Amino acid sequence: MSTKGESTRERLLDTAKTLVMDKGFAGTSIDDILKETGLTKGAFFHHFKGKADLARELVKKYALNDLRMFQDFDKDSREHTDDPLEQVMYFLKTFETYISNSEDPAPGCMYAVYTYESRQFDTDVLDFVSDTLRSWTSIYVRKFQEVMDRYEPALDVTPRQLAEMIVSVIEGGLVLQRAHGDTDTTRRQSEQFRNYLTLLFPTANKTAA
Amino acid sequence: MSTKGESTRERLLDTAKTLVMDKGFAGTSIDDILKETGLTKGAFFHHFKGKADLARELVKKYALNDLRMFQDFDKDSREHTDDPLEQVMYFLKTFETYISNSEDPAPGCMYAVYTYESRQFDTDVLDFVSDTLRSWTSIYVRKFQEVMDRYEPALDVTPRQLAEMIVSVIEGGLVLQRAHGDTDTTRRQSEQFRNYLTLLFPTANKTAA
DNA sequence: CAAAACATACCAACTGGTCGGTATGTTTTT
DNA sequence: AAAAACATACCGACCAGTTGGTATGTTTTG
Repeated sequence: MSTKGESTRERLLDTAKTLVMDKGFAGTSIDDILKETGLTKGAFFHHFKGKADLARELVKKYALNDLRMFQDFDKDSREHTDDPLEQVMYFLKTFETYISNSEDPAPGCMYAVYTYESRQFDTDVLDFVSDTLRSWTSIYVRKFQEVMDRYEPALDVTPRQLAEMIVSVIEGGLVLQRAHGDTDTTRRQSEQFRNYLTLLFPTANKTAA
Repeated sequence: MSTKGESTRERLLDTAKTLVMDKGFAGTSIDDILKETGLTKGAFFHHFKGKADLARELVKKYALNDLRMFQDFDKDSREHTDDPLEQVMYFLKTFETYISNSEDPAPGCMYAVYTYESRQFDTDVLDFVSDTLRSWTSIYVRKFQEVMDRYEPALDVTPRQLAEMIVSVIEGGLVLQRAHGDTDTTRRQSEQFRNYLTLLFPTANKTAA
């Protein structure tokens, strides 16, 4: 609500995000964040109960951002076409443009950071991460259900398997992209997944838009 | 060479590995490792120059293990069939059995830990991680080149793209598996990738073994 | 002025790392 | 073969700096 206070809170969270992405959560000290923002302990502990609270708020904000981005892409894809498969394709292409034009050379995923440092976080935070990833998957599941209601897959696959694979492929792409310091490994992975879909639903090519 | 000293060193590395996998590298203190092993500072600094040295030796050992496992699977697959595509399939199936029967419920990948804590490590260590991942990819590239020398892919893909996708899919599977605490997400991802290959090389079904 | 937003000073616990010491070999010399 | 010289493997006290966190201010804002 407040103008000044809210913006410093955001600054703290944003700085924390970039630092945590590069040094890990345990590897990022509160002092690191304060040095970077030019603020002091007073400011930090005014906005957060402690480091555990920061972890919670950090991943919450990240998830909210994530969801907003997803909904934007999803809305665009729905406006673009009525065909569910084409919507998925359009969605993925939009994502590919976004991720390869990312300001950050090694974007990475906050959820991955948390899961690979799992003993650093309270169970409720870890549950939140798991639930968020699961909800992402669920959205895709519904989408692929629509696709399979219309088109017969060339192989015996479930909507859940495909949904899980989107998330997994992107997650893996981000790891490799960071490891090699390049900018479009994730995009290429998404591209390959689209290839898989193309082969999986050959009948879709017959229908006209 | 020596029996006693070497085994303590291994114990330190093994304990470090499990701790780092759960708490991250920065989140794992030397004291943590010593508490777990029952050893003391003297033992640790006798075997390692410092924490940075531990990081180096840890990932080196991990990579060696990794390579050994890969070579075993690869040898098995070559003995099983002469067809390169069938070899890849056999290799993946072997990997799937291995990873889903893993003693560790949330195995994870050490390289991912390092890349998501990149600022904690010297550049030579990070380069080692990148190189190791790249060499894995290269092996698959050669394999897929063999496959494509024999079979025409249904879609325009390069061996490199497929090679990269194997690594990426597994890497992503491990992240999700850890996040949800289940035991066979990675296996399912590998399975999906095999589906992709099946669709990609339809002519392979014609040839008899 | 009162609450919110920040700064400063400080603390106890922990951090990676050093160092003198010791017990147990192994090698060399006599 | 016995003593001397050296190497390996490990212990545990200690250090300076950093950690997350607190207590008590001072400034800013509505």
